[in-house]
Amino acid sequence: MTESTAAQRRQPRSRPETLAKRRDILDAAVEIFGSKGFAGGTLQEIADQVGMTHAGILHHFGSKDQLLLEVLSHRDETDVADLEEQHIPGGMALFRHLVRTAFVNAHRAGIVQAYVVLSAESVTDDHPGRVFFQKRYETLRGEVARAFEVVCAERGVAAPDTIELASASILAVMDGLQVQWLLDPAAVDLGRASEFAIEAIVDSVLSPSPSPLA
Amino acid sequence: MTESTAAQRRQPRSRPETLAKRRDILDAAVEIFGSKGFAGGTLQEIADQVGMTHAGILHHFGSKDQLLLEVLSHRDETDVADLEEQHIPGGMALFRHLVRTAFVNAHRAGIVQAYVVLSAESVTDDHPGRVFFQKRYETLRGEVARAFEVVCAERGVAAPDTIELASASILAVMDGLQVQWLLDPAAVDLGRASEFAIEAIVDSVLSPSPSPLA
DNA sequence: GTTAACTTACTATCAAGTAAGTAAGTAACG
DNA sequence: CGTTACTTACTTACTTGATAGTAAGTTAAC
Repeated sequence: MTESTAAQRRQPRSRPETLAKRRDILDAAVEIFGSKGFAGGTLQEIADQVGMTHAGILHHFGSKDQLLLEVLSHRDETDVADLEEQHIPGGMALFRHLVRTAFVNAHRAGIVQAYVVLSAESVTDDHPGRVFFQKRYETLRGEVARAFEVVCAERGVAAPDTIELASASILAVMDGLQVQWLLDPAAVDLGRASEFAIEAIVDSVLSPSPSPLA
Repeated sequence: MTESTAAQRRQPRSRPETLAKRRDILDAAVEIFGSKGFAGGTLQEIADQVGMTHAGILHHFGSKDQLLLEVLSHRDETDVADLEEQHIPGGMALFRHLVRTAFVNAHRAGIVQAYVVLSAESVTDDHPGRVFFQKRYETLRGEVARAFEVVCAERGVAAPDTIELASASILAVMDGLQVQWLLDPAAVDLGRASEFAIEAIVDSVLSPSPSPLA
């Protein structure tokens, strides 16, 4: 009946404000999930912050899980720390970029907290963010490893097999320092500590010393 | 009336089995909070695991928050990683101990996960475990810093001002590697990566090199 | 016989998700 | 150009289900 006509009917574009509204919701969700965790934060709280009901949010995102996933991928636009989509500095510039990021992050406690909380929470059973963080770390480790290879090639050093260990370690130390810094900002200098550790690890790859623990 | 007599009445000691039961509950709580988080885990699940109702658990611990706090302090008996109460190896032995711990932890995913999840969750607003983890990191950083000082003294090196940064970094890298390892055990060698990073950081304190990033 | 160690049963609360309705926008068509 | 046809962007109201905590009762140890 109307079927055939309906099929070829125009697709009435979503309103332009809708995109802005979605961004607002995502921003609010980062804040709430960051400050309360995913399990602890509620749609109601997010809705309150954007002046809506929680049903309105479900209208946009379908479910709380889906909202989280979109929050995580949305971050690229917000989080300076991310390398994946940006033009990636190669070689030694990447390590400098990571250090700079740590210094910048020291002024962005909200976003840092969101990532700390959500990444750790993602290791729990059936967490909707788990796959996201698995891929994220895999990608980031790959980027760092490639930077190491480039640097080794530049210096004519044979790329040692410590590169994988070092790549994971650099990301790890940045994350771990964030936890300590969030718990007690006065006790840990996020920027300087990250700088120190990254330098130590890079140095250890480029000019391995005999183990001091032996 | 009976008040005065009751006051001096024997305090009918808790049954010997009670202690064992409490331990069972704490063990189950570690597992549940570890696998679901504190906000995500429920008293019901914990109760199921020890063959009780959730009210029985509240009888022993009073509240969910209190249970968490007891879980966290109970850990000393279970978690090999902890240094606070054990006789602490000093100087270089401490770093060796940390490395050994990392290798051991690679076979204790359950407990590792509990600490990763709970420590990160503790940075959220009004989390009952926050103070615990603040103190814990403060103590651990102190232990590591003291080990650095001892080692520096042994070698006749002036203790550099990088010790604080290094102490936080060593704990950070261990924690951060745990997250990556839990997300993808095949991709990260928890023991070897921890060893590598700790050696790099210790080495960097003992014999500082000019910054490779400069 | 008192108290610890529970259970059962209940309460209060709060969560995500659904259903149905409404107002306003947008396109198609005559 | 304006009516019609339909969609988006919500709201209100509800359902369903779970959760921490409480109160009162029961059993058995000491």
